[in-house]
Amino acid sequence: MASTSDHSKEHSNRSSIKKPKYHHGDLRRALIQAALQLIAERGVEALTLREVAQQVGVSRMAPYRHFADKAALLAAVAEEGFRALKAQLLQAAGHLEPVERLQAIGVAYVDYAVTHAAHYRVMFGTGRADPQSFPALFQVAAETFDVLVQTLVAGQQNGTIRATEPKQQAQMAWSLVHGLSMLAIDGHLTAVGCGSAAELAVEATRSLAEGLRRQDGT
Amino acid sequence: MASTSDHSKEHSNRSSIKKPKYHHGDLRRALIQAALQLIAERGVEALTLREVAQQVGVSRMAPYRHFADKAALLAAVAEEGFRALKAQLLQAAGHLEPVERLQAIGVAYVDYAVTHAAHYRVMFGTGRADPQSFPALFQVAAETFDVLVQTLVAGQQNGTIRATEPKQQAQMAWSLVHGLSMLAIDGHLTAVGCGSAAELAVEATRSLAEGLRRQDGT
DNA sequence: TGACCTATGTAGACATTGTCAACATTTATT
DNA sequence: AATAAATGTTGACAATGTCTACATAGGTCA
Repeated sequence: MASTSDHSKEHSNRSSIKKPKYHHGDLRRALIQAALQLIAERGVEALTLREVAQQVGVSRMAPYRHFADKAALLAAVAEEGFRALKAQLLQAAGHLEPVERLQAIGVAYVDYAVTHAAHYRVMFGTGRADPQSFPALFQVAAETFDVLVQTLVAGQQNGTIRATEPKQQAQMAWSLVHGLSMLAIDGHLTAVGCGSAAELAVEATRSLAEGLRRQDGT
Repeated sequence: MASTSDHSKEHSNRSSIKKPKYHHGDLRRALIQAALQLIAERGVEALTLREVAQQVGVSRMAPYRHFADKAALLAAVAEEGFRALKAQLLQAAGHLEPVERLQAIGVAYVDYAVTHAAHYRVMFGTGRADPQSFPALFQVAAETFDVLVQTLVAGQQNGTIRATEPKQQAQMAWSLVHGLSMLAIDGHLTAVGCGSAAELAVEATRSLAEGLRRQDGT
């Protein structure tokens, strides 16, 4: 079967038909994608390194050439998630004014979390590990957080948002949407049966924005 | 070696020196306690059913007489955590007026979470499981949530809290403190270096209470 | 071109772990 | 006292993460 693979290396990752070469080409990316799919299907708990490898079509030890261990792969998956989340937040922000942008970001955040529930769980499931272990992960998480901070700073410069420490405001806002997302994912909100997570997100971010909005006094 | 254990059964659980009896007495409780300790020491990920059994001094299959599987034990641990949390919230509530009580509850909540970080993680780590599997867990979680709701209802009757749907208000409040707790536990807040979780909790609950407080308009 | 080095992928082996079955012992019930 | 129901034990097994040693591909340089 090696006779048909002579002219296959003209481009390594542009051909749509994958040939079983000894060297995969971009195994790292493929592993992350496969892990992501399996996690979405059956949750993180059920994720198996061996199955990820099999899904990609490599032997069970191949992933270890790209990730130190299972935790490292999960960290990479989480990293990927933060990148996507950050992108979605930036897109939602659009050209809105700070206060409206804040609300839009909040709703988009919760939307991302509940839409990619399993993935979102991974993003915050690796958290107990020391930040030193996965600097890239905490880096992109910080960047995502920064989207919030920047919006608040803009609002303060704009004069539409209360002039207290913006980082602290951002931490509160983040706490609100993160908590809302987690509770929604875990089914702790539906149990009370009051409204969908999306509706609550709209309401919560409205309330938050109102609280942060500059009023006559300060 | 069985010759020395004749008169050992005078009382089963009141003696301070444990004798290796065939029947443990209250194995279920002991298993939960041991699991709790091990989790606090090395995290949930590192928890092993076999080690829990060994810690209690019982064979590896003994726990299965009291818990269907590992997940069931974890659910029991989580349940225990919710009970303790609920108790702490009720104690913090004291005889304060609704608005102050709300703040006190919020701060106590975050305090519990960061103090019992590993345990708190377990409480919300079993969440992806369907509520049907562990009804007692969701029951006590709901009771904990109810402490919040009741406070808000009291505030509405009192006229000190805005008269919107109290459950929704409670969901927002819960989201805030839960998100704050989780981010603090995961080290996502210290990374930004702005203040301790406790300080932020004080600030956040103050802001929340202010937002919910009844104002001239509504 | 061919020798060699490094990156990458593979197969074997092993300790750990959750859990099923079958057996033992203790306690409760008749 | 006899028997059933709880409760605890040991043996076995498949799945999993990961170590070690080996194989192969691609690039470098003489």
